[in-house]
Amino acid sequence: MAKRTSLKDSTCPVARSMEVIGDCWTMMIIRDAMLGARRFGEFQKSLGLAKNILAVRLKALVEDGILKLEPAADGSAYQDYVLTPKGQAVHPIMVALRQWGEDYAFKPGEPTTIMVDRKSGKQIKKLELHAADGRLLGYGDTTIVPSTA
Amino acid sequence: MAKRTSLKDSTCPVARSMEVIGDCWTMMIIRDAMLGARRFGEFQKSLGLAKNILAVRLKALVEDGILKLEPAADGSAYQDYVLTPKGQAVHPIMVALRQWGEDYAFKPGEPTTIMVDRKSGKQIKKLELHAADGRLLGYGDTTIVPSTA
DNA sequence: ACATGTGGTTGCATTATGAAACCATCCGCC
DNA sequence: GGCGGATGGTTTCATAATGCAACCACATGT
Repeated sequence: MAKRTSLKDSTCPVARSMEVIGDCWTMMIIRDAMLGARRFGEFQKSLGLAKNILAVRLKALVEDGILKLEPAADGSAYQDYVLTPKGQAVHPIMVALRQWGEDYAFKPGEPTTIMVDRKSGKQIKKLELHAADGRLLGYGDTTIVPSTA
Repeated sequence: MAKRTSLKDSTCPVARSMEVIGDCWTMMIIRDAMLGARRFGEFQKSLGLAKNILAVRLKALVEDGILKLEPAADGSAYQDYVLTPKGQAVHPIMVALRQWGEDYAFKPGEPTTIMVDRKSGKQIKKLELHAADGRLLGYGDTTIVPSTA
């Protein structure tokens, strides 16, 4: 009985999210998909991970509705992995992870990459948390309650 | 040679973040810490995970500077695990994960929890991505470039 | 037709996870 | 200060996940 414990039935949305996308390779696959990767081989070359692991992850992502298979854009008989709306919705999480990493996981001057607005080419603003009425919220200004809906 | 591959030296901030906090239990620990948990036993009871796993995760979190140990607030000889600024900075990631989970991992009507503004008690606004000049950005409006700094 | 590229699956060694048992302090109480 | 339970772990051992390499089926290029 050393089965990995599942948080799929937790009532906490954070737990459920982590259950689905809280895996290093899974997130890296989504990241690459957002940057345009579509084919099995592209993911494998970019990530350098074992093919069996990639196969398992891709299958899970398709089952979870984050990626979907569609006929290859280049007209070949192969298939493309493309992000569904649910997969595209991971974007803010990716941004949050990226900004935290930029701030806390790199020494000053260390080479890295940044996210820019495609139109202006300028670095995007940091994510901010706002109340329903627009007030800026910081750490400690929020709390969790059971949903009453 | 089946050592779990490390992404610590990746130049991608997302990869580095995932390396540190991209673990289900790790994130759950941070979540509980944000909700006020401080003691080993509190985490264990709340999460229901094996004590050895918890011990390993807590040690890693302290080494990574996300939690720090300090004398217990209740005056006992035990120690409290409290979030450092680096740990508090995970808050936006937590919010992003939560909002994605709320939207995509729950059936309508299923019991869950929501994050509210402590002052008004109302649910917080969804995270939005903005350009440097304030324009609202959607998925596809951003791209990644090497940092030139 | 044949070699090569693509997209996997299978087998096996190594590593991480997890339940339960065990152990060292610490605390409250008498 | 001595005793029982709470606290905060460590150890042991079984099971599950990861990763490398080898293999395989089908598509494509020439």
